[in-house]
Amino acid sequence: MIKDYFLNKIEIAVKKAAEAGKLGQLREYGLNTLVVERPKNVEFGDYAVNVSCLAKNAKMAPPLIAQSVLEFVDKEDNEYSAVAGFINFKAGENLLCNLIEEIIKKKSDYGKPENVEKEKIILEYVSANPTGPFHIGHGRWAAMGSVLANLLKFYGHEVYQEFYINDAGSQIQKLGNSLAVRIRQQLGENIDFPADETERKNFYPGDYLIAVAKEYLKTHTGLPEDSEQLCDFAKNYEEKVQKELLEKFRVHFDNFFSELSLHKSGEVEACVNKLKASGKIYEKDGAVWFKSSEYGDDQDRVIKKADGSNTYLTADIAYHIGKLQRGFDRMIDIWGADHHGYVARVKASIEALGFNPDKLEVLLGQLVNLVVNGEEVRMGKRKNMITLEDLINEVGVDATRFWMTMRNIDTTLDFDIDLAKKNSDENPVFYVQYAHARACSIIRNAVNDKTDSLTGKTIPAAVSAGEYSDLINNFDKSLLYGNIADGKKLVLKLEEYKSLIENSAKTRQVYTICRYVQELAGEFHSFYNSVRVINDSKKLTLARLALVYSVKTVLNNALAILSVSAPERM
RNA sequence: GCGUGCGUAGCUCAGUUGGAUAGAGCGUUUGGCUACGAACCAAAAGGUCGGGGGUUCGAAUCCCUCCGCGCGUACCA
Repeated sequence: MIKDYFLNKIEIAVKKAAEAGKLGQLREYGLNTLVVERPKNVEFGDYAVNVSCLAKNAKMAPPLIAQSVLEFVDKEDNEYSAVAGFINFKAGENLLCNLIEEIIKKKSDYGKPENVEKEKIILEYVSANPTGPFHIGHGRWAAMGSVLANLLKFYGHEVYQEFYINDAGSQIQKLGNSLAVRIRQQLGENIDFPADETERKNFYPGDYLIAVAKEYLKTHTGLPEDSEQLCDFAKNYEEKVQKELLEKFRVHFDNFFSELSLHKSGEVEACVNKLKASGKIYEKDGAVWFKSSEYGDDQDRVIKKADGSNTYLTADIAYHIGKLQRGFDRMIDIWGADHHGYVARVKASIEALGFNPDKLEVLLGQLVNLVVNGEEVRMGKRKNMITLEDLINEVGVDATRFWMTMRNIDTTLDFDIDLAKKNSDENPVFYVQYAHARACSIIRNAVNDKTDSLTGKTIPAAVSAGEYSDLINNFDKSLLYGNIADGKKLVLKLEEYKSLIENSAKTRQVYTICRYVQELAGEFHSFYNSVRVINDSKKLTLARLALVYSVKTVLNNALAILSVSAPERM
């Protein structure tokens, strides 16, 4: 990376200057004390290093340090300057040309870091109850999770995506009971869910079960003897609906893991026994408690209720231990912020059972507010809530994915439906896609003959198909020299992609990719408006086409990570 | 109450781990198409970084303390 190149040059210079006794009392330079930054004011340079942090040991004023260091820098064809306590750097042609060459040669692999410590990661997200359609919040986890998976894979990790189906427990009974009511309605009975608030909570009164009831009656004549049949039917139906929507939303899971299977296989019970054996268990009020407070949780937790059944936590412990036993180096879970209290207790259980709790990383996502006509619509309070499917149908997969991903996971997301629907400059998705389409269009125009609209004469293509193919397949960077100055800002933005991938993968922050793609599109539009790519000079045209092709490539790569389409025409 | 997240331009948000004059997009105002897509670009206006203390050469960023908002605080899942 250019940034590392620059830092390296400075570090060598600092060492030399110190050895030569030009840095006051400073004799040795410890690595990692200097940090490269992007100057806020572009006039200063492309990158800068602040040497103030050396001042203490050197007992010298920062501006003098900068001056001294500068004398020892091997500058090559780059430009350096010392201003106040800063050493500023402007990249020369060599670095820029190398970068374009790198993109064109690596293509879809551009930005993939080398020598990554590969981890085997299990990424768990969405993990909804199979009791109804996804709500909008699920959409955020689905989008962010799948982008994170794409990113971590591209970065070099092995990623296994899993959906934990909460198909055990009282909510399934509730689902079956609700379906029974809907079926009886279909059979003509005058019956409805209880009007009483607290009794109503034992049912799912949403309209969606009406369709399930109709489906059920296609193959059955009435209610079954065994109510469990209804539970299974409804559960399977909803699971199928959920899976279909995930496909449509470009979210792929390697596995759907059933909670029920943990109970049936005895793994949950085995887990309880292991905890008992560990001595971190006691009985109180007829229930079995786990001493999670000994591991940082704020209180102990029940793992077996007084009625003998297990809690949700118990299955979750078994599930996470199972993940570790399946051989994963790292578990990443995406949970809604409403589950944040769970982090401490699950980590506690992992530690109590002898595993390293740091192997579990929980990304807590703040919730989603829907904004309709400029007003927030609280989810869940309305009987006829807007589902994820409604939203996707309304604004499309691309826009939904982008909007769900574009904000920091720590902030509550306001999803403005009206804005996301607009095909205009208010919508960042279109801005980015337009940049890609524009790049494609320029390339098309460069290699295709045109007809003059006034005279009807054929205008020959600026570049032949052979020349273009040669450009992108046997790239010769010498053609860039002397022709790249106008696109410098754009090249630096393309270079930034490398650190973007690295930082985003390490911090798990995927929204940065959405931001980057907007910035790159912005630089490209600006470049486009300032110079003509196709012009009278063949060499200059080819050089600029190489730049356009690089932009198209990087946009494509980034949008692929977002699983947002990169259209050639719009 | 305790835990947790947030509070930055009219609105929606960045701010690369403490550094140069706090930045984008939208909105507003102004300018730019008989040339590669104007779904675009260029420029201007707009700020007590929630308030108050503290730490130091230097704070939106770290510490303390208030204020406001969301979420959680089950032997539900």
